[in-house]
Amino acid sequence: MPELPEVEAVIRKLRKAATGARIAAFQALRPRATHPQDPAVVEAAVGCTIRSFERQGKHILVRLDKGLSLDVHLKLSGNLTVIPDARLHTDAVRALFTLKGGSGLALEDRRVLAYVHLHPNTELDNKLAHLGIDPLSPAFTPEFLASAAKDRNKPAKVFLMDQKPIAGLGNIYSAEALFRARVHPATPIGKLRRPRIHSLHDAIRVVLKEAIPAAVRSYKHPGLHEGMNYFVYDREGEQCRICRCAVKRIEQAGRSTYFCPNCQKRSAL
DNA sequence: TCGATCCTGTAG
DNA sequence: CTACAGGATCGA
Repeated sequence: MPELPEVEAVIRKLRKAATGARIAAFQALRPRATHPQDPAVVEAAVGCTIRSFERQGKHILVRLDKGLSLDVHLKLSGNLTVIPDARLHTDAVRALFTLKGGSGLALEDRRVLAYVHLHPNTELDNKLAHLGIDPLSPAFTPEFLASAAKDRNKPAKVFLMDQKPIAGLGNIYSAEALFRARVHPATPIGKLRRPRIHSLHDAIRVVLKEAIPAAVRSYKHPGLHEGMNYFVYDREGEQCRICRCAVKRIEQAGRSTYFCPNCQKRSAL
């Protein structure tokens, strides 16, 4: 579920449901959920009030008072939601903040890869210092992309998934953005010429912006996800929606990459 | 830069 | 049963 658009959808929902709430209790139902922090560290959030929710890349920052913040990362399968009664949580809830009034802020993840940490704000800044800029922020310009890409030999797909230059793209939207820009995923990012850099910049923004409302919808109606209509992701062997050529899958940095060999040619720089 | 690792679920 | 999964880190 969680790349930038899904994390954004989660946060928008949390803002309405939990801003201003007071944390009354904390339980690490699975201690792994706070690892490597001791659950007792996170428990220090008890007594704090939730001021706001922010997103930095794929991280959810829950701003508390007293100079503290929670850092929640959903990883592959996590979710963070407000539940009406903290006593009635599902068995996939790994960490739970009971809020004043009895509702709960629940970190859910069957795989137990997602985590929640508590940090003083200054410490959190250091922890997240390596994250690149947000692709939806005004700072993400074609010029920024050009300079970040300059002289780099990384395959375009691997570059987009690296959180250091740009924070928020994952396996799905990296592939979708490259398709939209007609860039072959193995192209060394530094070899792209200006017009192509512009296309890619635009493609990244369009793909992410389109995905946010879709993520919000699939949230409101769980169960009937109309099916994300990806162009290439997870469509190996199926017809490209543009040219009907078979979508291919290759492996890059240990992850699957999907692309259309006809629409995304290595020679297109 | 690669492979293993953290876990569990699901598809083939 | 094995392979693989929307992420990220770590040591070899």
